Amino acid sequence: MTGGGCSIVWFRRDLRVEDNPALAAGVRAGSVVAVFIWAPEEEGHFYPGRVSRWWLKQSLAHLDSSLRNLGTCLITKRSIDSVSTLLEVIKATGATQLFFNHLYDPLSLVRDHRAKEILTAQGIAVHSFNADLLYEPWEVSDERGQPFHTFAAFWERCLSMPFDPEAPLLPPKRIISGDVLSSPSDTLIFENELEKGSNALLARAWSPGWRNADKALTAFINGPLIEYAKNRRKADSATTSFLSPHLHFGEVSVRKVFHLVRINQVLWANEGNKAGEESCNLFLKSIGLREYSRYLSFNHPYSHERPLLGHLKFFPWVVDEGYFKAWRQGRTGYPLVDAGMRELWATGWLHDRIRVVVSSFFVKVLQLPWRWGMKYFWDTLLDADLESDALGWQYISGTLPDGRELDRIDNPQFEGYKFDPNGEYVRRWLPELARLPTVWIHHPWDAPESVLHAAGVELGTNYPLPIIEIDAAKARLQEALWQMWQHEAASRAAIENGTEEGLGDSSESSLIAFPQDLQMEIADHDPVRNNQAATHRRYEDQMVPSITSSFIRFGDEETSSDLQNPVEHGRAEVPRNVSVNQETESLNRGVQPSTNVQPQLNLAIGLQNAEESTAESSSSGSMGERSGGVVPVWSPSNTAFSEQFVGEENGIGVGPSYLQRHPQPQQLVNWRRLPQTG
DNA sequence: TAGAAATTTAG
DNA sequence: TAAATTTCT
Repeated sequence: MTGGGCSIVWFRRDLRVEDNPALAAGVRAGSVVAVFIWAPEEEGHFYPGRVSRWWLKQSLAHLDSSLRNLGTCLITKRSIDSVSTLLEVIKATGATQLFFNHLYDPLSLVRDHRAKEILTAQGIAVHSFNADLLYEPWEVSDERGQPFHTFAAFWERCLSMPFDPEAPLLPPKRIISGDVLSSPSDTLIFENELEKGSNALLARAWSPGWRNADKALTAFINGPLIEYAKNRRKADSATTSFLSPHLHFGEVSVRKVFHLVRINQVLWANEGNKAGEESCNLFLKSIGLREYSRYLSFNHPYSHERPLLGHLKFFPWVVDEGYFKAWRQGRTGYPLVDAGMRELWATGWLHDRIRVVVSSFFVKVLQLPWRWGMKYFWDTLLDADLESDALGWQYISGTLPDGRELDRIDNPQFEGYKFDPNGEYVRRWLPELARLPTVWIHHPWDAPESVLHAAGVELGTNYPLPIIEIDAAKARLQEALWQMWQHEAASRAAIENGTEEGLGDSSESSLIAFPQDLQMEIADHDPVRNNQAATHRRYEDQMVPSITSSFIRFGDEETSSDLQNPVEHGRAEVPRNVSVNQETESLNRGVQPSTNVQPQLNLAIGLQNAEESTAESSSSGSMGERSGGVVPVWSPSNTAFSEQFVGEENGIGVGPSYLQRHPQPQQLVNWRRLPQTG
C-alpha cells in the first residue's frame, strides 16, 4: 500500500452513485472499496419482507454495475454483525478511513454509533454524511432550540430555513479501486426458489436501481406532477410518483427531488399556473412527511413500537386473530378495504389513499393493535419503510399530538365513493363484485336481492357480510376510549400516590414485548367468523404476532399463480383464477408459530449502551456540524424529552389543542385529585 | 341573494 | 367525520 490506505465506502440505504456524499468524499480521499453488508438478523423483528428483499437484490446488482463502469465494484458481505464485518474488511484491505451516510431508524442509530466508537478506537477515521434528508434532524428546531412535535410546524420551518438544502452532487467520473481482491464478496441470498416464482412478476411493473429511479423522477416531474393536486385523490390512477421504493433504498436523493420540483414550481408560478404551483406544494409536503418520519425516529427512537402519547398505552385493543386475518385477506365485507388488501397482497403496492383507508379501518373499526398492522405492511409492502410506516400508523391511531381524532371513524362506504367513484378499483381487485352496479358497489349489503342475484353475488358465501357494522364499531370505540381514559387516570393516580408503578409505567418489559411471547398471548382462534364481536381486549402495550417470513413464504404458493395473469398498464392484476378458500388455507398456515427463530438484537440494551457512551462523548459537541465526521446520535436530553413527551409530566405533553380534539371524560379530574389528598 | 353556518383539513 | 368552497346576516 502506498501512502495512506484506501477508504471503505459503506453502502446501506443509499444505493446510488449520484449525490452520494459518502462516496464522493471517499473518492476524493483516494482509492475506494465499496461494501454492502447484509445482516438482516440485526433488524430483529423487522426482517425485510419478500418483495422488499427482491427490490434490494435488483438494486444492488444495479449499483454494482455502475461501480464497475466507474472502475471498482461492490463487495457484498453476509454477516450477523455489521460492525465486526466492517472491521474484517478494513483489516483485509488495509483501509484507514470509513465513509458512510446517516440513517435514522433506531437500530441504525445504535449500530452506527457503535461502529464509530469501535472503529475510531482502532485508529480508523470515520466520516459520515447526510444523504437522506433535506436537513438533519438536529438542524430543525423551534426558537427555543427544542424539537417540533407537530408536522405542520416542522415543515414550515424546513421551508424557511436560513440555508437551502445542499445542492445535489454529480456522480464521480472515475473511482480508483482499492484492493477489492483481498476481501472477496459473499453471495447474498435474498429469495428462495418459492419466492423467486412469486417475485418474477414484480420485474414487469418495477425497475429498481438508481438510474431507473432517476428516470421515474423525471417522468413524474414532466408528467403527473402538474396535475398532482387534482389527481392524487383517485385510488386507481397512476398519478402518484411511484418513487417511494426508490427513496427507501436511497436510489434517488430527496435533495434532487426537492430541487427539481422547486424549479418547476417557480416555472409554473411565473406562468400563473396556480394548480401546478399548488401541486408542487402538495407533493413536497409528502416529501416533508418522509423527512418528518426520520425526525420523529431520531427524537423518539421508540416511535416504531410505542405510542408517542402515553395514554394510548391504555387503549383496550381488540386482540382477535380472526379480525386480523379477515383484514389481511381482504374479507372484511367492505369493498374498498378489501380491494386494497387484495392489491397489497398481490402486488406489494397500495395507493397512498388506500393505505389510509385500510389502516384506519384496522385501528378504528376493528380496533386491532396498530403495530400488527404496521408489521403486516412491513412484510408486504414493496416500499416498506420503518420510519414512514411508524409515522403513518401513529398518525392514524391518534397517538401523535397532531394525529387524527381518536374518536373519528371513517366510513369505507363514503370513502369508496370519494376515492373510487365509479367502482373501477373495487371491480379490479374484487372480481366477485365486478358485475355489481356502481350504486351498490361500495355497500353491497344494502343492495336488493334481485340485484345481487343478477350480479352473481351471494353475501356471506361469495363475498362476506360486513365484519362489523360501522355504528357498532362507533359505539365500541366510544366505550374503549372511555375505558382508556379511566385506566390512564387510575394509573396516574396510582403513580402520584406512590402506591405502585401502575400500568402506565414505561418499564422496558412492556415495550419490548414481541412476537414469540404473543403466540401464547393470543388465544387459539377459529377460522374467520363474521359479525362476531370480539371481546378479548388487552391493556398491555400491544404485541406483534409472528407473521414474518414464514407467513410470506407459505402464502407464496398461491401468489405464484399471478404469473398466469396479464399485466395491464405495467401493474399487476389480482389473480382471478384463485379460489378464496385456497387463499384462506395458505394464510391459515402462515400464521402458525414461526419456527425460524432469528437471533434477537435487544433494542433496550442497545439503546442503553448508546446513551451511556453518548453521555461521555456528547460534550465534544459533534452534532451540530453539517457534514463529515459526525455519526448521528441522540443526546441524553433528546431521550429525556421523549420520556417527558410520553409521560406528559413536565408540561411538554399534549397541548390544549390536542385535549380539545380529544375530550376526556369529566371524571378524569376527580380521579386525579382523589389520591393526592390521601 | 339563498341559505346556513363555520372553519379547515385528510398523513 | 363527511363534503365542498368561501364569508356574512
